[in-house]
Amino acid sequence: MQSNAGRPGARQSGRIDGPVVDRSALVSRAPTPSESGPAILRVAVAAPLAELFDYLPPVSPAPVTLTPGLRLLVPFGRGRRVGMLLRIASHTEQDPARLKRVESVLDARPLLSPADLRLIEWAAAYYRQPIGEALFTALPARLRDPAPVLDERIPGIQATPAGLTVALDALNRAPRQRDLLALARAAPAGLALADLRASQGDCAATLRALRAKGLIETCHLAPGLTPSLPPPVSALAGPALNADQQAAVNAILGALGGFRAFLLDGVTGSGKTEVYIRLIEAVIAAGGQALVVVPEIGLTPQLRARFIQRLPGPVAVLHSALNARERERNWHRAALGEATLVLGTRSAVFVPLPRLALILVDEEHDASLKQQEGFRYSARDLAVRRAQLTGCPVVLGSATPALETLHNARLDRYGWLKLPERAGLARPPTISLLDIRDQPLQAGLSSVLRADMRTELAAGNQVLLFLNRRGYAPILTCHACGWVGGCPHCDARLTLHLNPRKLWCHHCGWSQPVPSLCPACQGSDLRRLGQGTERLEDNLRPLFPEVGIARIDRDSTRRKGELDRLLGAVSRGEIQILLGTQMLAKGHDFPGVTLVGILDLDHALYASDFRAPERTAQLIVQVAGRAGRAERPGRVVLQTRHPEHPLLQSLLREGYGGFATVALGERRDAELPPFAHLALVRAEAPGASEPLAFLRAARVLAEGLIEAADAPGVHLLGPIPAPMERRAGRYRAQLLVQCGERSRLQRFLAHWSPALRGLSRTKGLRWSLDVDPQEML
DNA sequence: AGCACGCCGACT
DNA sequence: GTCGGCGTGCTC
Repeated sequence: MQSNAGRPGARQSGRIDGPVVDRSALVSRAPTPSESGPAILRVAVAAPLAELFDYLPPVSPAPVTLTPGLRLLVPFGRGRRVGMLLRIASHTEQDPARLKRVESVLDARPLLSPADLRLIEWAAAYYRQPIGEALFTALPARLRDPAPVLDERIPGIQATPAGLTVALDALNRAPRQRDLLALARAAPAGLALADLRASQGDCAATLRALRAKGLIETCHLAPGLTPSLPPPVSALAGPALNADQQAAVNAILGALGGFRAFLLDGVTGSGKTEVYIRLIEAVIAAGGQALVVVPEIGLTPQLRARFIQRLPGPVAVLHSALNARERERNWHRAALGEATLVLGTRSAVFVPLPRLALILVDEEHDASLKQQEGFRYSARDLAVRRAQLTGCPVVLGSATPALETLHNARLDRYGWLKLPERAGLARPPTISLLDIRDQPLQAGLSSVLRADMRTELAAGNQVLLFLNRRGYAPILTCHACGWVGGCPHCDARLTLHLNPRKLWCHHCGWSQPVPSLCPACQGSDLRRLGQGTERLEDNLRPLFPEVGIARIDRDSTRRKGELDRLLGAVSRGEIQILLGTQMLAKGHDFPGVTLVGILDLDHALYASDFRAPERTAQLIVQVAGRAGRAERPGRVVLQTRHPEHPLLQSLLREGYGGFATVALGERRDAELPPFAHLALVRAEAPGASEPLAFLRAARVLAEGLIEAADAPGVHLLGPIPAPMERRAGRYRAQLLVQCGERSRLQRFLAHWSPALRGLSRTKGLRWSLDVDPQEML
């Protein structure tokens, strides 16, 4: 057999790359008890396979005790793969003669603790994901290859003997050098450079000067030994907490040391972040670690800045924009107990934390906490599960909690901590409906809204206009023959964009030049119907010629730094009218804005997804929350042709809580989450009939299994074509599974999902199973 | 997922 | 006559 039959994608790094042992030698060589004992190593292999694979221990004496959580290099098929040791057993179900031997142990110590493994195994089972895939999506990507972990030594500085004895006063002319030397002297084991940078800012020049004088030297710190630094020099004193904030802090601190879930239900501006900071301070002071999960790190720059500014310990940030090395470095700092705070997106929920004492999930309602492909887990739900397994509190924070979370709070499963007041004296924005039926519109604005805008602008205030539609016009049509620009690959219209000028499909990314004549009849009267943000901006300029206008959407902020530039111009008051899509609803505050106009959400009121009303209400409240900070109250005007719509009425009269009551009532009647639990099988193929045929077979399979799985009450709905049947050239369909009881649904899925894998598939057909789906598209 | 083995069309 | 299509099955 050829000896270097490594898998092509696997990097062959010298240290671990031995020749593949001849297979016949492996098979013929019976393990003797003295060299391997009875031990069978049960290994999760980095492949989409649900089962564990059994191996014999490596021939050479293992450099470490074989412990679950170690990565192993194992012969697999005719190549070799990275796997993770999960269990050590004394028996195997396999023919013992077929067992192969582990080639090598890749790590000096387990990368994941038994508790970490338990969470990942639980998640793999719950979301029906092969264990190997789940494990290796939880690890930094580089560790999927047989690469050794990065050098764990931490670069730092240390005072030299001269530095320890010199009189500090001698440096009074160089106060920064003096202060840094004092810090170094206080830490005889050394200071990590990363911590120094985080707490003192950029001090490279000062360190160079100290090193030139022979007072400090560089060194390496062993993990686990870096002392925490005093609070940063720039630390701001925290503002005093109001009574609600204090009560929330007290309730959560009182729960430390055991599992309890809390909903921190705080309107925008009520000071949730300050509550988070106080909690983390307390956890760090007690020697623990805190984990904060956020939807998208790019949207929470303020949160991150405030954490780093206020909290002493090293903060490890984890998100997709980091390069692989930084990511792994931060992951190790968390895993080794170095970082006292981890702030990250979805996958951070799996990061090992030996002293984990508190988990926070900010914007817990946000759909991006649920991974939408591959391993479709909910970081929020796993955070709760992890807190349960760890025995620590978890706090779900939002101004617009998910209905599932509110339901849990109402049932008293979660502690419900309310922060109804805005910090300071600011009042919440008032929302009013503006009936635009039969109203003449200019630039999509009714005369009432235009007058309101003029009043605010004249008073020196800023105005925000929200229009959730990018581009110039959503439809280009021929007035003569009725041709409409459609996407050749999707069941969708092409959106007209003028900058850059093209017809663009927002669903698959396809684009084409804008025709000057009708492609169907060669007519010249092509008309642009409807209004997107580009057109709104164009139409506003003549209406408000003296006024600075900025558009914020994915197109206008594509260039790096452009978003920050626009936001800077807004905060400096150079912009008076700010318009854009839902990018405006997330993360950024506009204290100078006193009027928010919501131009057209009517289409969302009648969307097919059962979560559309919830998402719409959240969007409205989140947009409203951007306005009217400080002493100037904000006002929200919502233009609509459906002023009587129950969603709008309940939101208007009783706020988000009132809306939630109505919406939960509807969910109960319709037997939808949180009153029932769902799983969705999606299938897609180049032809329209194949996905439906596959799902019909899946349904037949399911009907036969419901009894075998002892899962009465599991209902199947469909298959039906997806709401947009054709997308990116593929036809899509779905089959919904519904059950009133989560454990029954799970029992059913445990039988069904392995059986689904055995169904025959036509060529080009892809399918996936989504447990607790968020989007029904 | 890879990567083999295995049985039917157009080619050096 | 072969090279090669992707259907099917296996990986301890």
